[in-house]
Amino acid sequence: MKTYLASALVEVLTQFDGTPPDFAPEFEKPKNSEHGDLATNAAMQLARHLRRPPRRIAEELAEALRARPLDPARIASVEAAGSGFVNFRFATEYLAEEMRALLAAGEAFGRGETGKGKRALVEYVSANPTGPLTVGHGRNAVLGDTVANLLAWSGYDVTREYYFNDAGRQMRVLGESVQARYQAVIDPDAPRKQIDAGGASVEVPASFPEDGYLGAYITDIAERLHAESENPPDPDGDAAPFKEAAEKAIFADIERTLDRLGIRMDTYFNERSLYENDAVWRALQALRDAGHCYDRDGAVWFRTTAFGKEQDTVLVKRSGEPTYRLPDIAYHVDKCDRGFDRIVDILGADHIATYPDVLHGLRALGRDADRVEVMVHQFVTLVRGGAPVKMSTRRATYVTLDDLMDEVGEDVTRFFFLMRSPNAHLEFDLDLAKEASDKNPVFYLQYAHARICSILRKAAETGFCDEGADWSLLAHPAEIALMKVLLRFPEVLAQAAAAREPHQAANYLREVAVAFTQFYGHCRIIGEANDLAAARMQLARAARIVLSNGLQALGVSRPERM
RNA sequence: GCGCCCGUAGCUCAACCGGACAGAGCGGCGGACUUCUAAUCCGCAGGUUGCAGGUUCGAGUCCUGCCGGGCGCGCCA
Repeated sequence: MKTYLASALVEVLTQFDGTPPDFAPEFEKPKNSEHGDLATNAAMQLARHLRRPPRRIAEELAEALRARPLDPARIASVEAAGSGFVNFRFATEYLAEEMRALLAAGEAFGRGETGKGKRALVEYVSANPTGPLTVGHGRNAVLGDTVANLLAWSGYDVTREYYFNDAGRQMRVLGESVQARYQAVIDPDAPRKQIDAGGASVEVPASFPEDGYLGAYITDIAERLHAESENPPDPDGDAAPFKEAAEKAIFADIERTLDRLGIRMDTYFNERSLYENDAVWRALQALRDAGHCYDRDGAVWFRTTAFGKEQDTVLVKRSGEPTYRLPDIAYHVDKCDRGFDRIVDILGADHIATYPDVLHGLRALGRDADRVEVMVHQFVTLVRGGAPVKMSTRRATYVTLDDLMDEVGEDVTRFFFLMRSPNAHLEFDLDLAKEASDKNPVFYLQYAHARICSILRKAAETGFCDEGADWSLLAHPAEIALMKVLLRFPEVLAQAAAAREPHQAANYLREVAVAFTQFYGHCRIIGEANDLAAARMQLARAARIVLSNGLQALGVSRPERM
């Protein structure tokens, strides 16, 4: 429709002296529906060139378009309005045609082609296996998974990747923590000590690392290792077997948690592999060769001041061990070299400062860093009874993602993480989330879907047939409004995918549910005259398709009964 | 001190590339159930978009400065 109007407008504009030859009119959907279905601000943009008031140009344009004339099956009216807008109103026949196309597309309605033939990699979650996923990981996971979904709806071939490191200091401490608990399981009388945990004093086994992991899951792992292992590890030996057992158990938990959210990763990328295939050292050498590195104080530095940073950055510590930045760069080189057209990283706000180094590293190594996009999301605050829930990783008093899902359910968890713009802090109201009522936006959406299913079931029981319905019978404001909302779906999905902002889709679906529920309230289906009932049922089917496809893209279930 | 994000209705948040009268939900107030799911609907109230300048036909949106909040600024990840 936009291209049709644009060509018509360009054609008309040839009569207007002073129009720039490359002028490309812009169209937008007016916020206020009284202003029509589509509007152009061409008159305002041309005011300078034509040296006439915008309002007058708009009137001349509208008149010229009406004289042309425009296809009456598509455009019902053209009017100048406001300070210089030209407003277009769609013909009902056009709506009907689009609605038939919607129903014909069915489950494919909303699929786009912008990513056709292209491959995208979305990296998310990427929590090291040191403990259960927290609420913070949850936002990352759901955001990443939904961005991946949206890219898939745009036609991309999408790979979902989880990057982790099981070789660092964190994991060593994890192994030692399990080992200490294990020793205490075997010998309950073993000596104990007090350590400080974020201000509170906690009693732990004497061998427990000062910065060890205090969560109860560590003790669980130790106990299970003791109870289930056929050849139990030497309690006083090397910590490695404990680390391995912990990693295995924790990873299994993480996968189970992700599975509850409907998240299945395609690939798990172990940082260690970048050492095994020498990629880390090759990256370092390449950076050296390109003149971006120097040695000082026994460490290897990355000249990040050359990119405008205040300080240079250490890539290899005096100990000979790389900082995480170097493998990060090598990892992104690997991602680039795997030939993806789009590479999206989902990061929490605490990692904002790190990614510029990675991008600079990529450029320094001759890779196209523009293909890499970093989506930073802000933190989550849980609110219960109007007050924030206090969490501390150190004291292990955080709420896990599983706890959250146990309390409010998987669908609510997913949807709440998606409702807000990623770069806004997310306040997760547990009381609202738990409420199974219309106040809860998830239930509101699902209820609309279930309601339509109920109507269709009822109609099917009586053998009612709504095929070949006459769309022109639909003239009620609620019917027209619903149709117009439904037809926006492909554009909304495309926009949400392009911006990597799932909340745009989530907010839109609420609009769909509202429009449907209003239609439902005003227009009966079953019991009306057959031809009207058939047309309305077609409209209800269309609404179900949009709700269903939209919820699917967001990863929320689509119940047929509630 | 420096960098990034945020500041919009009582609360939580929207607002596509700068567009028309800044919109939803919750909460508040007032109505509606012989009905295909009342987990619903209809109506009302509620705003100097943190403050001050600037850019222009037009600014919540862009620029500058300030105020307030979050997150970073490690040879931790």
